Amino acid sequence: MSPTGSSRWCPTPEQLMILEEMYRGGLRTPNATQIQQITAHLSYYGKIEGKNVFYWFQNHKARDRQKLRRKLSRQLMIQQQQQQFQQNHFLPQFPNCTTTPVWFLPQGGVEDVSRPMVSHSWNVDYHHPAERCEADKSTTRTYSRDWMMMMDHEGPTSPCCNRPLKTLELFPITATSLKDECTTSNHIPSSTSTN
Amino acid sequence: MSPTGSSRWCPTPEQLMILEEMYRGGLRTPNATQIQQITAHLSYYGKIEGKNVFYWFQNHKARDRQKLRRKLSRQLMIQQQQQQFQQNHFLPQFPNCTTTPVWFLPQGGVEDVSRPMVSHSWNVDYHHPAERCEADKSTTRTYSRDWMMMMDHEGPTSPCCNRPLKTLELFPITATSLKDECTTSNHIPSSTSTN
DNA sequence: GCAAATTAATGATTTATTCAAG
DNA sequence: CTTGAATAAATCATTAATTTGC
Repeated sequence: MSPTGSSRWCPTPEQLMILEEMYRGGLRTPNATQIQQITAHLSYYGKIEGKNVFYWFQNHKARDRQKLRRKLSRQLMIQQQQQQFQQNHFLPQFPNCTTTPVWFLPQGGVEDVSRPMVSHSWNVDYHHPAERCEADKSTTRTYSRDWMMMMDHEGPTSPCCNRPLKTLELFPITATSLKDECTTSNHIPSSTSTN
Repeated sequence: MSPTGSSRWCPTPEQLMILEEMYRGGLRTPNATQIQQITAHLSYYGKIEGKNVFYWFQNHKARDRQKLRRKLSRQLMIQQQQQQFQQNHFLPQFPNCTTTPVWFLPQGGVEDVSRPMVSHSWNVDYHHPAERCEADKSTTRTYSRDWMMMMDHEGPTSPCCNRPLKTLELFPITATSLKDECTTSNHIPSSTSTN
């Protein structure tokens, strides 16, 4: 809407290059600190926010996986077709095979390409998926405890609603029952109270 | 690990009550501003962060849907069984019905319970899913442009690493190819270049 | 009664899917 | 068609209920 800033982030070539380099280097899910640092660094090359970095890694990882999946499934298709061809070629007598095999794409397991750690000195200590199994065995998942919150809920140049977010005096909350469980009870009048 | 603070947020009864009231009132996906306000208000009753509010609504909504889905599917099962019974009762002669109907759970469409807006004065202008179709037709989804970023990447009492997050001087980025697409090229030697 | 063991709820993350801008 | 943005679904992990043997 605002003519000066486009509605979504458009990465500059340098930013993209750096992001891709870091991705190639093995970074997949940067934590908030890393995101901040990356954002700070990339902001030198153009306007950028933390959420852009966050989303970029999310999307890049997802689409990488998806690309891989697609390739693998295509491969599988070809393989299956060849098998089927051979089957039809060798056993052409049994018409009861369904002829429409369901193509199960490999759901998980295509995670890490395992490029063995390119030597760029982005040395914030992120853990590789491989080495994530050792170290502190008790807290396996502490590496991403952190989290994020950010906002730009309107254009940056909206001078209205400039009050400093005081704790409003509302919340009447005249609830009478603390634990009422029948939140969804007005929808299913079925008398089968097996639950 | 740290005995003083448990690793995850444990809502106090008041906090829970307020959250549930707001949920019952129709709030499903608060934006960042709302989350901040809610957090500010709820922090009066105990320790809480924005991400807790965010997660609470996410989870509550999802599990509500899931509960509904489960109820509906059970209902459907019973219904289908009755139908099947009737079919078997009235047409007991045709053995070619498959006898194993696939139970399609209703994937989407069970979104909003459409309680018609309870009158509690939490009047931050959030849009209902119903009225989300009108207003500014061009930007249908602007109502949640905002986003979040927050962090607590270690315990609050860790005095080490207290540097103020300067932009480090690393990022050598000796990338030679800007667009190299062959990130995943070493996996699929298949020769069918249909894409 | 009361801990250890199991199970159910639910807070927190990650992954998949969808929408829309360019 | 690519990809940034956003949401929904699935999953992981921890805390509370509860069961169970004593």
